[in-house]
Amino acid sequence: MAKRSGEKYHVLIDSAVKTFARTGYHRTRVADIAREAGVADGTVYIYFENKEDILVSLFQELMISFVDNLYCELVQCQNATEKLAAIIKYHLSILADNPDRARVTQIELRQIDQVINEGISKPLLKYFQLIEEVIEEGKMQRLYRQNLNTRTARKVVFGAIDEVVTCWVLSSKSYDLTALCEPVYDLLVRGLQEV
Amino acid sequence: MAKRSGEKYHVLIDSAVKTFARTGYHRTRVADIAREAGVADGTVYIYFENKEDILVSLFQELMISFVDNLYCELVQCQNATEKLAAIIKYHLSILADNPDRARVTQIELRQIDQVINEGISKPLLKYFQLIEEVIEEGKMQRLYRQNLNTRTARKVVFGAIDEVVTCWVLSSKSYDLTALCEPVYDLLVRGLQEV
DNA sequence: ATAAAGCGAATGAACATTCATTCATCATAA
DNA sequence: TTATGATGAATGAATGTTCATTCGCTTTAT
Repeated sequence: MAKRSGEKYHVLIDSAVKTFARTGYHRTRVADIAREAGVADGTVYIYFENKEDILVSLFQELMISFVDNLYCELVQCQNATEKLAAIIKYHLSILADNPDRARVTQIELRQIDQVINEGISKPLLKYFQLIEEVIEEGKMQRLYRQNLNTRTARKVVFGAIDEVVTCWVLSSKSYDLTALCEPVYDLLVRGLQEV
Repeated sequence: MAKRSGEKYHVLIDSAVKTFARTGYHRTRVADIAREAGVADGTVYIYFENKEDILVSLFQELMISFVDNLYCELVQCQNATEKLAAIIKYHLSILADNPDRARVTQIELRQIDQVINEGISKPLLKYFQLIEEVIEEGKMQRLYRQNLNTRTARKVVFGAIDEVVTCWVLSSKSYDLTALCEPVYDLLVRGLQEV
């Protein structure tokens, strides 16, 4: 039974992020992660069920802390519009600061398999929920249109941010991602249209 | 040397789309595609370099026809705003009508490997360019804001549409995707904001 | 002394790819 | 017309490699 805790567990998670980012999920051997962590191949199986479980666990760790920290940022905001700006800023900043993490979430985690998909969807759903709550709040505060479909709006908001990050990762991170906070925010709130 | 043409080539492409959609790229064996196409395993290698080449070729075939046909739709539009609506409608309709194709483009093709990535990016770039041209046109026609960053706007537009499709695929296509044309269009053009 | 943690060589299953061979088609020559 | 030969598409069994995973043993901690 996988241990899922302890010092080595976290070392292994970090090594996996680094290795998956460098080599890609399917190309990294479990032995590579073990070497990166400075442990034997078999040790990996004390902490994880199997290779797939490493990817899923890693995402859960990252995503849970992501949502928790984002939540802390949001409670400090006054209204929905401030909150939306905070979401964009937080999302872009975290990944701009952690290129390996960005590569893994944008590219490697999309190697979806039913199992991976199920392991991923729960923590991701929390994030989606958070965005939807902010949109609902905006409607209540009469900042956003009443006829907005919250679910669809969330998809547009998340999709936009996600695509911006993916482009940045694929461009070999050659520019400052956080510079896009304002243009993206503007586009989402005000749209393309001329005032 | 891979042939890349002939009747069997197209049969194989179709079989690959179907098989990748059903089993996922990494889980399908080349033998599965061969069986689906009703040919021997070795025959696949007359038409394709290797397994990866099947995925890349398939995407190129799909994407080239996608862009060509979309282009035909666009020339019939009067202005940029009509064109944007046409892009969304075309993008969503094509995938709504071809669930296997949708699964492959949204999920399986994201199994990015350097090689796959390079094979994919060229035809995709054409689509991006098309979107950017429409945005530029909208700025010229004073329909869209002058201070819009075209590149960023394109990412937001594409990201929004793409996310909407991915959600639909992951939901097992349980609702009518094309019903989202208008809400998505509205969000992109007018944004979230109350008028 | 006992249990837990760690080791890493060995295992074996999975699967992409190869290649010797077959077969149908068609051009050429007798 | 008929035999001969050339071509290359198609076959599918065999190959070889790649790794994830296991397990018997060793070390460390309590």
